[in-house]
Amino acid sequence: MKEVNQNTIESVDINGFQDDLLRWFEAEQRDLPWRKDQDPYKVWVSEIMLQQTRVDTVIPYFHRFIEQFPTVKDLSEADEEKVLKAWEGLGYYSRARNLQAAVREVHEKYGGRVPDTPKEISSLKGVGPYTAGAILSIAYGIPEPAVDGNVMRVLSRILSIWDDIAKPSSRKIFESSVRKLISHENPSHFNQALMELGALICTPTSPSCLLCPVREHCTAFYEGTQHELPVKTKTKKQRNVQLAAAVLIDDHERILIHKRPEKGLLANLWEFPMAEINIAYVSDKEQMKDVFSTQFGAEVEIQEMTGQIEHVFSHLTWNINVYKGKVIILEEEKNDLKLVSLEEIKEFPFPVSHQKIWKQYLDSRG
DNA sequence: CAAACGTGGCC
DNA sequence: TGGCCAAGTTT
Repeated sequence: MKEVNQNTIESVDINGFQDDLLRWFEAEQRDLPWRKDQDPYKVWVSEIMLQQTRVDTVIPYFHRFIEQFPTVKDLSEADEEKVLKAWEGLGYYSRARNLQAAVREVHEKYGGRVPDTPKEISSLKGVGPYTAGAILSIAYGIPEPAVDGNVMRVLSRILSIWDDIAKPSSRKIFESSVRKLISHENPSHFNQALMELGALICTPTSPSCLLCPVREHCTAFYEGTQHELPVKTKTKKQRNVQLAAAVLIDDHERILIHKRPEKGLLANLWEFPMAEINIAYVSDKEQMKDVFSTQFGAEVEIQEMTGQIEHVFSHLTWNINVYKGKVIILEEEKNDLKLVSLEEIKEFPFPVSHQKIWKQYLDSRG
């Protein structure tokens, strides 16, 4: 029998909990590239990259990004295209554009110094409540909560909090808990320790309670409910979209590419000309010729379908019929429509779905 | 608030 | 294989 919304924070030995957690973190923390110093800019970049993204995925991107854009000034002055290229494959590309917009604001409005107040830092694009707390605590040692999925999972177990962590309203319950528990001597290590514990010990499906440094403070371990927490409602299933894309080459071996709109899915990334199609019309080369001609103002010839690609996003699935063909006449190149050489194409940021298309095209040429 | 917003790894 | 998950934010 589960208690509902049983918050047992009053019974926690706060000092003992902090000591055990911090001692564990300081002995066991992973050696991660963004932990080499406390440069607020680097902490910021790492926190944005880590949003909804695994540590192992982020590490190589972080190294390359900091090498290419070492300071606020460097990122401020960079072309957006270069920033998106550095982000290529990481996903959630608005993170990159928001980061650069925010860094430009810091450069111009704060002389390049990342602000250290909740109000100022929270006003920056892409900096929500988690990231604000993470930067303030890790870079500046300010005792603000940094509540992410790890922290909600860990604290839901420690404190037996049965609120649904999928609901936005639940976050403030956990923030309130962190405000009571956080170490004022070392807010940086406290917040990082909670996340590190969630990543290494207090994992979603099979928590290693017998290795846990704070199990004696954990009400879920005491009651044996660690596998029932946290409560998280399931997501609904995504929809399917049928598309046709074409790799179109002119008589100078140049490839036609299109820049996606500045808002929405994969904003400002480049792609091979692509159109949504009615499932009933698939595989008709003449239909595809009309689709590409009207949509992109070019006279094209569709030669053959080279294959099909399925690409799964978090909220939808693309089913793409991939064609190859020729550009006969292009009305004009525009900012969002270019003919590029085999060498030039490497400089443009493409989403993974269209990297797959390119690979398939190269394979089809042998 | 619910939905949009990417990708890759895991079981 | 398909659903779930990973250091969330914006609209």
